[in-house]
Amino acid sequence: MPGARPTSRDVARAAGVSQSTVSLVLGGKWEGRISPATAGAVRAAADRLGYRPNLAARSLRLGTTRTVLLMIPTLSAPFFGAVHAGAARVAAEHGFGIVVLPWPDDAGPARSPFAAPHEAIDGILASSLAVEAVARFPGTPAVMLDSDPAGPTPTVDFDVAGGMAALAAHLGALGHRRVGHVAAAIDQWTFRARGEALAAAVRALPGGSYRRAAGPLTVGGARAAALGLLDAPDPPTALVCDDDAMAAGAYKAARARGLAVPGDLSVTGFDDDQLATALEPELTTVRLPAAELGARGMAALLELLGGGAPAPVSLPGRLVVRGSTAPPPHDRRTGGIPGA
Amino acid sequence: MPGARPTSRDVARAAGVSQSTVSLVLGGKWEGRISPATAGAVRAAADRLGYRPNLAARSLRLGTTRTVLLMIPTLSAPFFGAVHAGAARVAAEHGFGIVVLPWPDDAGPARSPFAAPHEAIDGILASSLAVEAVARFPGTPAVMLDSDPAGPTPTVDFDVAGGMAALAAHLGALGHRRVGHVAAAIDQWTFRARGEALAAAVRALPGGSYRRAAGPLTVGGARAAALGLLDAPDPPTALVCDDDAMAAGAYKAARARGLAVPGDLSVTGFDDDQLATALEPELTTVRLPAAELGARGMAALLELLGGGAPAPVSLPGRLVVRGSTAPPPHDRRTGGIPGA
DNA sequence: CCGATCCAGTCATACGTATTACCAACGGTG
DNA sequence: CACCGTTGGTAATACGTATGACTGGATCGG
Repeated sequence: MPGARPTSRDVARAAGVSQSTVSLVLGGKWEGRISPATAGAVRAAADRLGYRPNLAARSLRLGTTRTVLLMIPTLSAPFFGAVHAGAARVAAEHGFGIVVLPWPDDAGPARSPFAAPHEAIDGILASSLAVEAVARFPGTPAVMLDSDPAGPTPTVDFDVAGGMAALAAHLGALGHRRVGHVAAAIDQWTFRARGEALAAAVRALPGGSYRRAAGPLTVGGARAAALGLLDAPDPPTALVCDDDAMAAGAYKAARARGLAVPGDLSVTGFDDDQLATALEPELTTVRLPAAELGARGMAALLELLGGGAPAPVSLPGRLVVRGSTAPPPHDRRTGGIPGA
Repeated sequence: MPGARPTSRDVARAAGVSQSTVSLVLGGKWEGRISPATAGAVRAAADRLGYRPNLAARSLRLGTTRTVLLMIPTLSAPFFGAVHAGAARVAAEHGFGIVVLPWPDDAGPARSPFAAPHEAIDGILASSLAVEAVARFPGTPAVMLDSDPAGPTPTVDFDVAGGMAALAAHLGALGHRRVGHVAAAIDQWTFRARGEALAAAVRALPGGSYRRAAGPLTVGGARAAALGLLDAPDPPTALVCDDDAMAAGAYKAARARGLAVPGDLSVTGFDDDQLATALEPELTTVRLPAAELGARGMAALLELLGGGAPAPVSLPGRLVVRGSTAPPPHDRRTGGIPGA
């Protein structure tokens, strides 16, 4: 049966050695036990037959899968593609593989007791939006991404507070004082932290006033929240949004009220994803180092699996100034423009 | 060691039966061989101990993983989240699990010979952009999504030709005759088919003229391609884009030339992703049933794994008319409207 | 020239499961 | 009572790998 996948025993037969020798050579632990000549012969035979070790057998023997689960809230944002790439790079360097599990997902987790690739796992790397999902894997080492560093699980975070402070400073320098926050109505650390940091930074501006409206993390949700802020008396001259998609909603609200961005209203986003440059005007936002989040998170998880206690990490974002922010318009309510 | 994971033998001991009995009961093949009372006791013990079968052992024994690989080009588009959800639903119904492998990915595939969860697999479901990647898994049953139905591999496709024809008909009804195609410079069936169908449909319009400019599948690439079309003599009055992101680029090109969308220029997209409603004006596009693509693809793959020969499937898209299309402006060059 | 070392490997085994072949007890039949 | 079919289970085994225990022969020190 030439079609059947070759086993280590087939390689052994082809090389004229025993199966154990094959395993030793291919496992790299042969120095001093197997002669270089034999090792070469084994490798040649393995190559010739196209041998690939049976992962199930290895896992069974070793009791470990060298596989890590990456839980991401959805396959939606390019953001998570970068997180995956960073994590995969580090994982591969250490001989680990990654299984991606979108969560929450429309289909929910496959609860089939039969095939559940996401259960054959040594550790978990979970994005903040999958916090509660980690509870489904009790006893499995986990590292949380962009989550509360005060929690029981090790974390690798973005410095969202720093990012919000940078946005506030940028707006303050342009002259804005009344800042509205278009917030995601999601009760999770990363969003709470954004709100608290922004509020503090805005209030620290001379004469600064902070107001907040929350909605679902969608374009439509943000539009409604932004309208709430714009329609209030004494409306803000700048809207800081928790996310680039929400900024798109803010754009829509501005247009609905006949306000030009950035002439009448400045808008900022967060993340710097594809939308940021697809919009008109292009969005001033904070770029989060997604790939590094994945890489550092995986490094922390590997340390944890090795018995260590990874220190919390906080990755700074970078303010990216584009066309959606400008000085505030002259204040019409107080007749601010001289001579108007 | 209470912390160790219980095995079927532990369950057997707890229930006072043999390991084989546990396996028979939990495998559901006990009718007529094991008394209902014993079966109940086994199930109770398994529950009490929190027994979960060891997947590696099962795979080793059965020679099958009941796991399918889903290859998608990137974790970026919400589109693929829907594909995954659809596929996962069908897979779970049949006791299969899904492993997601982003491909191509910045990190490339994890070539580590040690952990490669994407190698412990029974079949592959591959998006069109991962065509060549499937070649890396010779001998593994595969179904291609949105790919050339004439190829050697079974396919489940979108009726992209129908979608393009619908767009052309819509534009034709509005009065457009000169249509530009902002095409993705990717040599793959789905894009070739889009181009061919659009060209044919436009040319079938009375006086219809089709022109094409290709660029990378990005906002910037589309902007450049669109400018090429707009700057030519006798420019198109409508731009049909291969993708919603490319439509965003067309918007930018229009703005750069001082053209209003849709007053001076109609623009259409393809896919109907998040961008379509984030843009201003909202995009007329073709909605592709992504979840159904995943579901039907998985069904086809399961049929293939079962020894069948799945018939090709073609899923129709749906024209979604929003604010980016309108009748063409009066033709200044020829003064074309009757009576003008 | 003989015992100790070392080299280059091989043998045997265990990981946890699914399944085939087997078996004991029992009730019914002729 | 000898025979047989059925009921309700058990024993044994194989999947492919990694690894600790072991071994035949060569080398070396004394």
